[in-house]
Amino acid sequence: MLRSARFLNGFLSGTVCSAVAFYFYNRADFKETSSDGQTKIQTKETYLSEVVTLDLETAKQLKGTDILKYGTPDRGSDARLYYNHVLCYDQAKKIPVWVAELITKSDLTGPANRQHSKFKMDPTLDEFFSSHNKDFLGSGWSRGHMAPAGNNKFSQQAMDETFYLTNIVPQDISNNAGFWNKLEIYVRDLTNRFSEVRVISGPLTLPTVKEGSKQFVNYEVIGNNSVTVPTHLFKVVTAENPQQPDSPIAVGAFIVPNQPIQGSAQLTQYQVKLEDLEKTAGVYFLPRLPPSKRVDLCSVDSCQLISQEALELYFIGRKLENAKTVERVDSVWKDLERRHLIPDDYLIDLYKKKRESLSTEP
DNA sequence: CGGCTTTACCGA
DNA sequence: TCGGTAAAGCCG
Repeated sequence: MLRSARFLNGFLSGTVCSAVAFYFYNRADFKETSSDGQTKIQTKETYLSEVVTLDLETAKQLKGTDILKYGTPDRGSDARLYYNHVLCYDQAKKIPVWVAELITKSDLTGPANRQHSKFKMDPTLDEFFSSHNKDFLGSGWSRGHMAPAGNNKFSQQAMDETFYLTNIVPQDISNNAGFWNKLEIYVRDLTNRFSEVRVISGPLTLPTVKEGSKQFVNYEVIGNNSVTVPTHLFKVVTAENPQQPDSPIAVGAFIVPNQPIQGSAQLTQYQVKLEDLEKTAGVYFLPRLPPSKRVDLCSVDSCQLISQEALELYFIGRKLENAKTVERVDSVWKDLERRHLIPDDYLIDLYKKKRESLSTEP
């Protein structure tokens, strides 16, 4: 449904007010299931009914003047829809607020190839508020996907859309290729044990500088468009098997510093309580999922990232597959030996076959 | 898988 | 000759 409904962008932005009321209503709804008292619920519902009826027309009549004569100040759509992701974009910071995906196993295989994709401005975003490729080039920061290209192997169009700069944040390149890459691989691997995996990813600018008891937010901006360099990145992961009735929803929240991270680091080091992330991000990430239905992801699954050695062996496998000369194959293999990596039988076989085909073919 | 840099090429 | 794009090559 969402995947072919890009035209709904305009529709959504036109109904933001009712969407807000809708979320309020649902939050009040499951407060009921928590330990909150009845009085508080009534108060919230009373407040809600006022919010719902106070539309712009009513407000205009009460006030007698048209405050918003020249339009409602526009900070952009709450949800921009693409073939395989949904995002909220921050027109001030020039990076997304959050990017949501649903990943199933079938998404992870197919003909799409990132070599055919290019980073470019989102054609559905006003260029006035967009980051540009020039802002990143030479800045020292890489262009990091929030919705990863690798989650869209099933469709070149879906993959191409993840290269829109609305989905990109300035990211430390070592973090991007290393720890963050491992996290993305782990999330993909969840589809082997859960039929539906949902991920919400995004940037944070957290207070880092302290003088005495005072806290300050301090972050770099790059390029002519002053694109925000986030201090941290977050992921909220939900994993479930909805075909099993009444099965719990596994939920994990993680905050990762936007800097190089040691190869031996564990994912659980960066796990946080979802509520803590929500408070600092200013976002309810799962407003329709009652806390009573949640279980800790890292309690029902391993949250074990692949090892640094396994990751580097994987890189070497990809390089061997892409090699176009015998010299390149030998160079890659020599690098493996120099780093004392232990190839498995598959990799050894790949090396032999690749070397043979390249030395006889041309 | 995640990226960047270099080279080749082309039209103004 | 410059600036932009595409393809190839490289690295973690």
